[in-house]
Amino acid sequence: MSWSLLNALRNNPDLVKDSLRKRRMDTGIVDKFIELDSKWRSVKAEIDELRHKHNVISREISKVSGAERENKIKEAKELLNEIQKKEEELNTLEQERERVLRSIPNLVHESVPYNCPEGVDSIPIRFYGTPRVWVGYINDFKEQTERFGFNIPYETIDWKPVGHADMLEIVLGMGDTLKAGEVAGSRFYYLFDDLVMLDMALIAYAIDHMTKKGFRLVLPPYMLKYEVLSEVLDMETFKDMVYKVEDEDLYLIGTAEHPIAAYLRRTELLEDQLPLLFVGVSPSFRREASAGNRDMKGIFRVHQFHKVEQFVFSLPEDSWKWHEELIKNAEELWQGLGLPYRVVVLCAHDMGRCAAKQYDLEVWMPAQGKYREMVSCSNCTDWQSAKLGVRVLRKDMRREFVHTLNSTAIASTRAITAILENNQEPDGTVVVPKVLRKYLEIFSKGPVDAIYPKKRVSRDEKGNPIIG
RNA sequence: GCCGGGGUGGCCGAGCACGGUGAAGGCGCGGGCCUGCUAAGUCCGUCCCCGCAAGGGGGCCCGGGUUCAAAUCCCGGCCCCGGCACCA
Repeated sequence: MSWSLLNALRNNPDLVKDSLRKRRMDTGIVDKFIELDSKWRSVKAEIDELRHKHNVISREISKVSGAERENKIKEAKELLNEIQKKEEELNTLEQERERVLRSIPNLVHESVPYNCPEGVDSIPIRFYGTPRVWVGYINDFKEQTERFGFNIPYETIDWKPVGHADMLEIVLGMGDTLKAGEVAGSRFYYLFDDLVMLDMALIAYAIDHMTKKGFRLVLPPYMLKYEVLSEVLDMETFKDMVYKVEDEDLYLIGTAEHPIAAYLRRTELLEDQLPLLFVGVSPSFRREASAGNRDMKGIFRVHQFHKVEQFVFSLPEDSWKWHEELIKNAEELWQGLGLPYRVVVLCAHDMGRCAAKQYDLEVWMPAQGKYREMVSCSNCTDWQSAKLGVRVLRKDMRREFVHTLNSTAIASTRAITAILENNQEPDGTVVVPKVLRKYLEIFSKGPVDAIYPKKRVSRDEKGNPIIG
């Protein structure tokens, strides 16, 4: 059974090198692997040969007796010694080969842009909604639309919206990142009152939408063993993302994607059992180790949040269709929230290592003057499934690795930041998206039409906000 | 918790007391032949790895051990079934 990457490494190494170049990564690893692989194969052949000799002698022993038997036994023992030595060599090689193989990212799909110009990490492919653009950000807005050949209608506003961090902390008074920083560290938060209900309503909304589409709802383990987690993500992401539980072989999940992928670990499926559609709900824990000082204010980039995640195991020939389907599902959800967004296709150099192709959905953030990532949608092809051992037995008895895909549906804290900025009125009132009202009705003290400010917002002559 | 039985290839299932030539056989599935078509029949294939191939190696819940040789014997673990006991 062949894993497309291993196949390419052996039969078409230039394809892998191309792929690495597109990702702006060193291609030396390919030659390194080929060398290790052929070394490993030749040592394995030697060992197999020795073992064969040993097996032959071993069988003969049972048929002879006396001195001849003693001689054969002696001979077998000598072979055994030789085999043991070789096996040590093989083990070392095998581990190194495996380590190198695992560090090679997925092959980049042909439709993925590469050689993107300086500062461009993704290419917009479509826009939705009418963004509110503060006069001071009009040039920035055009830089993110017209530059890519899109002429997007927008609404100009002369008042600058309050950033989501100040909104939750000061204007609404429903968040406290300072106290959280004191007791847990930076990138943590206390959320209060209406915003907690909003968080839950967002999750319920996403669950409702996805289950209606036939995705099976799953609440997965929030921790995984090292071996399992290392099969679903690459080592770089592991180091940057994952928290370890002390004294246990357990790691906190960064997304429901990981335990859902692992659900079918070492499983063989029949062709007609696919596709398998899951929608997972779980907290996500992320160290954000390489994020530096980016997005330190507020709750845009945090160590913990709630997320509803789409996950698909598909037949290899259907995965590109499902990739489009997943981003479409996410778009429906964000359209429902009434937030203006764009879908971008990531340039090869900016994609995750598991992904062959990746879309992001980015919502316009009026206070930042930027489109910011809310959803990430990847086709991992057979990269995860080969490591996990999730296979399909075809009608003609061939075995193949399935394809896996994942996409955010809604991540709670990011959605809240988007709502706080986009649904903000000049006085600091936040209008609740209509589609969420149904999911807020279950709370007797929940917000109905809007969340009202504790401190009113006014503006200076340039339109900059003055709080209080 | 105690006693007994058990975990074998997609499924069923033999082998295990007495370690030794290919893990038997069946079902299902795929393919060839046959046939007017279907069925039946028949042959081949149907865990993983190396090899263009011939062929070879490894695999019998997991991890150790004994042995020239382990599905089979020994030690440790996990899980399942039955009986008994106990009980929110």
